[in-house]
Amino acid sequence: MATRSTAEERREDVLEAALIEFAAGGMDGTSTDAIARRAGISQPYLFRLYPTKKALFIAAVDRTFGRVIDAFGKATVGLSGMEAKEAMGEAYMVLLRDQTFLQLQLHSYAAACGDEEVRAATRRGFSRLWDEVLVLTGMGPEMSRDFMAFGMLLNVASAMGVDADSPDELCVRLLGSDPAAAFDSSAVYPA
Amino acid sequence: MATRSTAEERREDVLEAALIEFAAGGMDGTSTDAIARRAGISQPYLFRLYPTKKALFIAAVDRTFGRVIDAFGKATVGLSGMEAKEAMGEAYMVLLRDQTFLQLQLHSYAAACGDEEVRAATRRGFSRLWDEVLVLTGMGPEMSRDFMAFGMLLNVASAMGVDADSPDELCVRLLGSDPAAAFDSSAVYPA
DNA sequence: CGCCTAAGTAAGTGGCTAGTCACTAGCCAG
DNA sequence: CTGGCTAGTGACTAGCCACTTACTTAGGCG
Repeated sequence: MATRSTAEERREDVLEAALIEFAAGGMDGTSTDAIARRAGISQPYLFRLYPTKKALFIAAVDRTFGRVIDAFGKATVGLSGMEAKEAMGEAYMVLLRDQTFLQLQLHSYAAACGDEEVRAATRRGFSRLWDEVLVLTGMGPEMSRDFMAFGMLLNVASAMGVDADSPDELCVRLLGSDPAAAFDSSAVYPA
Repeated sequence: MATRSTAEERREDVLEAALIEFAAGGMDGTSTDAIARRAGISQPYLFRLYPTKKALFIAAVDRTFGRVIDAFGKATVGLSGMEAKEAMGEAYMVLLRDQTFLQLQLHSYAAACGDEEVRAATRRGFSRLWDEVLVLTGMGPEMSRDFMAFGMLLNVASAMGVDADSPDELCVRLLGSDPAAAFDSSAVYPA
């Protein structure tokens, strides 16, 4: 109560908190109370900033895809073709470490199964990501499909607790004996 | 009430109903009431057949991975190598048509993010599937990784409502202009 | 028939949760 | 300093939901 923020700043705080909570619990498994507490505001105020829980979830989904696209863009400045692809692979591995974005992406796909609005948002985000991969690398459709497919595998790897820094049996199976080089040995880098 | 079943039969009914409901709504987004109604029993009786909702969800997850593995096994009898791989790709496309198994798989990954027991079950199912792919095709680890990765892409395709029978823009992007031949043109079938 | 086991349910319960309402308090313009 | 606007909250509600308890009924067996 000491200091006040603008509604816009609070909205941003809430969105950031929502990213974390939704990434762990999904749309139905996360309470607005948990998000509000993490954001440091009361739960009723959350509903002044976002009209419904679903609207907040969709905003978080949009943000997540945006962040991934951003990471790809930043990783590939001045690069193209195979170099860009390599840089994007590395960027994806960095995201794997964080967990938030890949896991929320997964919850976005899952929630899309049963809700039309979420499905629309998810399709939009996925398409943006797909197009960005095409543009940044200049790959043909088959190779960019392989890249995206491997990305989806990393999403589920993240969900299953695979940690490239302390690889267990499942990690090795998924990423090979040298996880850091996973993008080299996979379809993303056909020899 | 007219006729009675054995508890074992009812448990099977409930599991079958749970597959459908959980596939659409996920673990937290599905009520035990909806499952009981679909199974044709009262909601309290569900809790005599399964101790908790989570236990039922995990049983459904196990069943889902089992069904996919089964489909692969049946599709590849008498085949090996590339032929087996082709047959498995086709089997996956058949599963894509049904929606239940791929979407429940996705919910399994998503729920694994926030729950240890679900994560353990998911890792178990995923590992079984992975091993089966290795054994049935005799592929090396890189190629079977590509196969699984493409499978994960099909999971999210299913969630986003992609229908290979009436392909829209997103479907073409994901599966190519000839969806039925998607496994041919992808990493699963490198030229 | 009568009894005992197992299938099945009606009617709760306590707790949580999305969303509302009425209110308070900080801040800036004039 | 004051009036008004906007940030922010406490207290509430209506409904849902996982799970329980106490009960009923079907049917196989002696």
